[in-house]
Formats: sequence, structure tokens, C-alpha cells
Amino acid sequence: MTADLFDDVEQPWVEPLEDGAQVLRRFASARAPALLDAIIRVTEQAPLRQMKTPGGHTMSAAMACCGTWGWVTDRKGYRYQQTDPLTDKRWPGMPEILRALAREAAEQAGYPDFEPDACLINRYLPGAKMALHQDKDETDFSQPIVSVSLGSPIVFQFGGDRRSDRPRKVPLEHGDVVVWGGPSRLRYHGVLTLKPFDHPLTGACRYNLTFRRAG
DNA sequence: CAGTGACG
DNA sequence: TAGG
Repeated sequence: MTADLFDDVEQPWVEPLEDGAQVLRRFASARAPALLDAIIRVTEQAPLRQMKTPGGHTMSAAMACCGTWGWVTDRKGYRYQQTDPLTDKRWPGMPEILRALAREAAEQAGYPDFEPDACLINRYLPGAKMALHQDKDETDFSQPIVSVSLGSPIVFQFGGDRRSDRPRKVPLEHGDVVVWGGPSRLRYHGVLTLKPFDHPLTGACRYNLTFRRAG
């Protein structure tokens, strides 16, 4: 009596995107319940919050961080810092299950030396989106970005090195991991508005984990 | 400094 | 209406 007669676990597969960029389809699916448990634990210590941009607008995605460095934005600007502005305490440590997933995904994508020191947790509710932007507040662009999707599906946009470059639309679903680095490390990217979708593990919500070497 | 957002 |  084998478990896989009952468990219907989809095997991951790889989808090349661009030079240095890949989608690892369903790479995180089998571990998703444990990843979500870890997200809950982190956000009990560092609550999800909607940050303000320097221009004074409120971001539609709610964010929290774990690891040595956390990304924050407020009227003063965008930056990484070692403390949570809500509590002035250090960010929660990066749970091992998150670190391990990020390292395995990076290795699979051709980045064997990835040592993330920052994990940004983004929670999207229906209506939330993220405009095209570059991840460029890090100090080390030799390391890739690893982005994990959990819960409701969304359309990811993967653009060029200039905002005006027309982005590719990449539908992402639960368990998909996008890795980009090397020549594509500074690509503009974002997501379209999240549509209502009832996911068995997360309800109407989508979590995105992004891992970086920030410091 | 701020376009990771708002507007027509 | 929603996205370019």
C-alpha cells in the first residue's frame, strides 16, 4: 500500500524564461503546507503591514520580513534594515524550511552558491497588485532572486532592463518558483491585479516569498 | 530621489 | 472593464 496511490503530487518541471531566468513549475508544492506554517510563525512576530512609498501612497500588498535584513519603504525611501520599524527589534530569523527551499531552487536554476540573508513575505488579497519595478536595493547583484508563489494564481510580468520594455506575461500558480539572476538580475518585474480565487490551502489569498542576498 | 502607485 |  503506497502513499502515492492516494497522494496526487505533481512532479516539478522547468520552464526557461530568459538568459539566467527560469520558472520551476510546482517546485514548492509538496512543501507548501509547511511553508505556510512557517509564514504564520514569522508573521506572528513581525506582522504583515501595508507600507507607504516615498510618494505617500499605500502599497496594496501587505509585507513582512524575516532573516538578517528586511526591505522597508516609507516617506524616507526604500532600504534594507536589520530591525522592524514597527517594533525596533530584529526581524524574525529565516525558518530553515524557507532557507532550504530557496537554496534548492537556486541550485536547480544554476546558482549553487546562493546564501539568502533576506526573505520578504508579500500577501496579496483580491485587488492587490505590484507595479513593474527592479530589485536594486541589494548590495550583491551576483546572487539571484528566488520568488515563491503560494495560494491563488496570478499573472507575473517579466520585463527588460528598462521600464518601457514590454514585459512577458507569465501565469504563476501554487508552488511555482521563479529564479532570475546573472544577465537578468535587474529585470523589471511585477504582478497584475489578483483576481478572487478560492484556494484550498490559503483561501482567497496569495503569498509570495522573495529571497535575496541583501547585505 | 522614489513609478513596489495613481490616473484617464 | 481592465490593462497598457
